[in-house]
Amino acid sequence: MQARSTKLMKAPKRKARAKTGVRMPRAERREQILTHAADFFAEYGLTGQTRELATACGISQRLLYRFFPTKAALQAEVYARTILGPFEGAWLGNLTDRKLPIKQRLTDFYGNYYDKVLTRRWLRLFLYSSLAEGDMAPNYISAILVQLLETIVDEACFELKLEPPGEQDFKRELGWNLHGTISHLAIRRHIYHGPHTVPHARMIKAHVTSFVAGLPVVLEESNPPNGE
Amino acid sequence: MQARSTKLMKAPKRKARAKTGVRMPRAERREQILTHAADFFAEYGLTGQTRELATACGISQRLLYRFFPTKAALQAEVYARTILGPFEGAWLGNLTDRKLPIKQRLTDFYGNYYDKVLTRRWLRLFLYSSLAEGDMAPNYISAILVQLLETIVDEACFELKLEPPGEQDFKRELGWNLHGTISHLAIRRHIYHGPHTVPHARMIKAHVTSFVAGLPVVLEESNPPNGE
DNA sequence: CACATTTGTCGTCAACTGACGACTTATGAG
DNA sequence: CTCATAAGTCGTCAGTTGACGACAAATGTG
Repeated sequence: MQARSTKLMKAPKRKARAKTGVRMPRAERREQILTHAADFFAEYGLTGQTRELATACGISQRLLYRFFPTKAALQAEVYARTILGPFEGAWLGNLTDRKLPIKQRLTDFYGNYYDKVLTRRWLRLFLYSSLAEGDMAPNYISAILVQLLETIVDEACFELKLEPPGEQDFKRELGWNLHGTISHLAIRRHIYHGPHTVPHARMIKAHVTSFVAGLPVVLEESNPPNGE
Repeated sequence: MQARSTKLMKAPKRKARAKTGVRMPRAERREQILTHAADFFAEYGLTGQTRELATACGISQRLLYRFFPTKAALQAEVYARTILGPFEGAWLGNLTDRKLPIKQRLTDFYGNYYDKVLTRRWLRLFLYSSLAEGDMAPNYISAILVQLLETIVDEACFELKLEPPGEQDFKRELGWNLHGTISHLAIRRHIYHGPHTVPHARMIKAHVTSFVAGLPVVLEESNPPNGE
């Protein structure tokens, strides 16, 4: 089909070039690519093709390689921004502000976490990455999460006048009760495309309530009267 | 590079054939392929290559196409068996056996569910499929899940002498509290490769306890004294 | 033993895909 | 206006990948 044979043809004919769409300063274009790439790979997975990504960006495929040496390098930067980025900053925020009731602190925190972190883009990218490899930078994430989980349990125990579990691992697992439920709420919405009839804010509140109400019972049950 | 030109060459030379490994009856070979394919696609995703799958099976790539017309057809059957299969049968089992305390019923059920359904293979395949498309057969799954969730909440309410929520959607969401936490426990283990220091049986018990203890409080809070 | 049937492999094609050399065009400083 | 430079595209290569025609070897029936 293609005349790619002879190789002698000088081909003096010039094909009409695409009219160089919009010309952009380097930094801005780079930014635009990264933004589109985040959405693109989140939707189609890390195996999504560079040609399709370029089309989504409205540029030629070649131009991608003017900014990133390889596809993997581009994905690494997307990951760093989209996944790692939102985790930084003062996440624990007012979670430790003991002037506020724990239920309100948790509801506020997870309302924010759900909106800012557990987005479609974040979740899908995170899952695609987690599935593809053992890790990409899970240490960083898990370090922050461990901190979060312990804080949650400690703060809840403080308000409830309970002794937090001595076992670190078990304490974290208790935190996962709430964190897992809310993460799964987002997974159902963004990955499984489940119905979303009940507003998530209402369910976050309900899950926080259940967590705080269940904690004393779980602690008592797992920590029999006859001290260890 | 390749001599794909002349097309006249009769090529009378024969290369030594692979010694036809093990010869197997059709049905058995088919079974073997499906088994390996489930693990293979679960590990490497639906974009895993047929050549590598064939190698994993210890057969030639061509042989796959003696049993399945296309890669997609093979994957569809893998999905039907691995994902849909475990959901069939009397799953609700003794969940409705009111002679047993609800906590024991839930602990038994989810202990079994975690071991039989939430396996590495099942979870990874399910996630890869869910991410790849809006659905593959989610209706079937969600129909069963809805049934399960309602049963859980109804049974828990019965034992606690509480009125189940009138809103169907909200009732299901309450069931997701427990179901989501346990699903997420498996996701952490099989997808995120988180540490698994606390035995899952212990955590399932704790989560069931938390759920049952939290339910009355959630119901009361969401259903203000002043009737609707 | 002969041979039809079934099980299995080789080799190849066409489309796909990451990467990149060669080239074109817009922009702005002098 | 001129030209260096940066922004952008075309075309192509080499390796990959789903699919399949042609052929080979094991099996068992008469």
